Amino acid sequence: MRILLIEDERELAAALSVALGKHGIVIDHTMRLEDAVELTCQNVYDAILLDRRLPDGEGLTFIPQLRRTGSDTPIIVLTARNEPMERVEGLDLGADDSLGKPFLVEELMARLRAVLRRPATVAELQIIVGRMVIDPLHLSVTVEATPLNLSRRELLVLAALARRKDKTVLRSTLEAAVYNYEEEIQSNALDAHISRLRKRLVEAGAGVAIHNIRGVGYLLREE
Amino acid sequence: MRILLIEDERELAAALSVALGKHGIVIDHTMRLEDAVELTCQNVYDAILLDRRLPDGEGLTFIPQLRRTGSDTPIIVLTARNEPMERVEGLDLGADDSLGKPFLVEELMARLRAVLRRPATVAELQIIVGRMVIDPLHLSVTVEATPLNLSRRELLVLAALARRKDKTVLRSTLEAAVYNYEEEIQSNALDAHISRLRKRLVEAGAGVAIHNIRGVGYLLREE
DNA sequence: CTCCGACAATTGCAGCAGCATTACCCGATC
DNA sequence: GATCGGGTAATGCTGCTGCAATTGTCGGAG
Repeated sequence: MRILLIEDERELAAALSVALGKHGIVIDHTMRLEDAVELTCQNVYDAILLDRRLPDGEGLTFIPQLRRTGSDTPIIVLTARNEPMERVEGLDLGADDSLGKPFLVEELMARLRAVLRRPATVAELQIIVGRMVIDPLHLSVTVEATPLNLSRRELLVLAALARRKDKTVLRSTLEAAVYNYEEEIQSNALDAHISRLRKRLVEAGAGVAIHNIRGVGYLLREE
Repeated sequence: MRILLIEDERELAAALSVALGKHGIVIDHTMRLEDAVELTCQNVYDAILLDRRLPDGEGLTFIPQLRRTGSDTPIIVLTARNEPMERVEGLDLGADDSLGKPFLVEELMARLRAVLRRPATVAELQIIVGRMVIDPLHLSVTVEATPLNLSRRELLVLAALARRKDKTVLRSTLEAAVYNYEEEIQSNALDAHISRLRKRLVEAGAGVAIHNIRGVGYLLREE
């Protein structure tokens, strides 16, 4: 197992090198982002440990850089102190996990194991369909970079359809995506949402159309 | 997006339900492990939030239980206080992430997003025959990636035949596949469906043919 | 080979289930 | 109290689907 450590504190790097070495992990260490990019081109790493504060810039900028090369190597971001929001930023940029310093080597190992056993991360940060970009995790939609104002339920319907673009989505699946058990519906509420959603998509020129499959469900296609 | 929350603190559960609800997440909540197992059998969740201390036992026991059913639904363990070793135990039992209480909803959301970014689970089982791909779960058929518009009954007939490709399917078997007990038919409705189905299959160039076995039933073959 | 009966294929038609749309109103939120 | 989201219900419409009449096909008996 080979890991890339991007970290400017020499002592921490040395300590990790020893500690992880005992677990049979080989560490390549660099202190500079610039070198990190090159190293990832030349080697295949099983995971990357990334510090945020680095001499030549903010560590997080490395994440999109790496992802753009098509790599899906797991990244664990190391953040200073126990700052939740720092961790949030890393995760939302495409990191797979985030850990505040100081940390137990035990926990780092456990997080490494967790991250390594999951199938390669294919970032579904956005769904692009027609002229729209849907971010289902942040519940936002833009058409040609201008935000589209949808209500929460409309957005849930849209996201559920867009995830299965060009494929049928069962009516029951849509209902489950929008409603939980407590909020059972007894009317055509879903139909109403579809209708309103269609209207807005047309107004916005979203470049998609929602088709109905009678007796089955719905389907979203580009037009 | 649908999530199962296994947690015995009512207040936390209620708060999360509201907070995540605003992010468009539907929460099913239970306080007992026993119920959790049943719920996961009946529903497909995008993720599971699991508390460790539960009235009917240690939450972590749920993880192997779930995994044994073949499910790979992401699990995030919520641990009491900020105890690194508690988090380690959860991760090593197969959880995907672990978060100490108390936590910011923001961080939980970010970790959810990170965990959900993984490729869509469950390889859908499909029937491939001729140039067609039939997805009986979603009631859809595609010919060379372009969706084929069949009515519900036509689709049921097709799926029943395709499942037993190259083998005769009794007329009575087909009827059972398309109609339930309440809806008995007294005419050649089935024949009519076969006829219309054949027409559509030819039009679409599906690469299959439905043959009749006189007095017995039908049979689907590639051509 | 021919004829005949039984079974199968096809198609128009009518009824109706399911869908689309709109207006309305309640409740939550600010 | 103004505004927005969203559930409900009424209305009109579409096209699926069961039915039946007609035509076509198979296979055995003579």
